[in-house]
Amino acid sequence: MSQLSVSEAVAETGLSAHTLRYYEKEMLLYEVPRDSGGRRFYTRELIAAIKFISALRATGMSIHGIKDYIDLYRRGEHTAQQRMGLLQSHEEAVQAQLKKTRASLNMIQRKIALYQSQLDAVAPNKQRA
Amino acid sequence: MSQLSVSEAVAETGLSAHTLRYYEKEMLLYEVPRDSGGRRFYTRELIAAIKFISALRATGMSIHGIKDYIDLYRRGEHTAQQRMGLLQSHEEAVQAQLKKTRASLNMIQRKIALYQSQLDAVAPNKQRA
DNA sequence: ATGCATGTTAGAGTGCGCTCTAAGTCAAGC
DNA sequence: GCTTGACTTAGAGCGCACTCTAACATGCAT
Repeated sequence: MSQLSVSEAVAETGLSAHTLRYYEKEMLLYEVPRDSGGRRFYTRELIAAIKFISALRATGMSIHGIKDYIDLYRRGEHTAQQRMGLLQSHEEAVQAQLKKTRASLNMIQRKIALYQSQLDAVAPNKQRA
Repeated sequence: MSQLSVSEAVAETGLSAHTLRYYEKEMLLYEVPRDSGGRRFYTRELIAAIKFISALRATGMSIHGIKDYIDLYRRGEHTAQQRMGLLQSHEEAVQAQLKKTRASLNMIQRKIALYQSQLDAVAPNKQRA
């Protein structure tokens, strides 16, 4: 069970088979093994890589940015420091993005509150009727 | 000063002139007034609308979704309840998105910590040297 | 009156991240 | 042996949100 078929990997990662192939073509995934019939299967390590790539995507890192990270990975252990630096600067970007989103959300929430008081003035205490 | 030229509106909102025109074409902005020479200018109300639209965009609402909201606005006061509902369901979507982003960020932070301990094992106490 | 910055238009182009298509292969079950 | 379903490929297509182009107009400063 440490080797998943395409459909199992789809179920496990939440990505589509199309997207898995696309990531492979873009070199985010490499050395994906095949069975005797030429079909892909995904090892535990690959599934972990896919999940990490998904986390990078979900936080807004571009495919290109992820590729840079993966390329460092492929170049060996001596790139660990650079990889960490990459992740750290991404983390900063995500924190900034979160801050901006929270500020925008706040503005939206104030607007909702405005609607609530406005609707309340028109039809007050409706819940007590 | 309650009427801003294009370049002033650009400075005030952080959007490009291209994007302002694009939003107008997509009907997110309407009745943008013109001076005698046919040039646009932006009233206080328009600037506020642009900033609110930017907040919706920054939280991931699509242009189409914003258009739906604006269309309700144009139809008059009796749509206030619907508009509020729209904002509320958007708020929920944003909260869910934030949650997902935080979870992904957490995964990335754990990876960074892993790098840190790994690099520390190779060159421990470097800071004390 | 000349030059230059700032604006106007319609429409084309761009970059991103998938997403789909079409035609074919393979293995297992009936 | 035949069907079915899961897979394969190269490459095209798509939706989104801008972003830019080209040719032209206006208005202020020298």
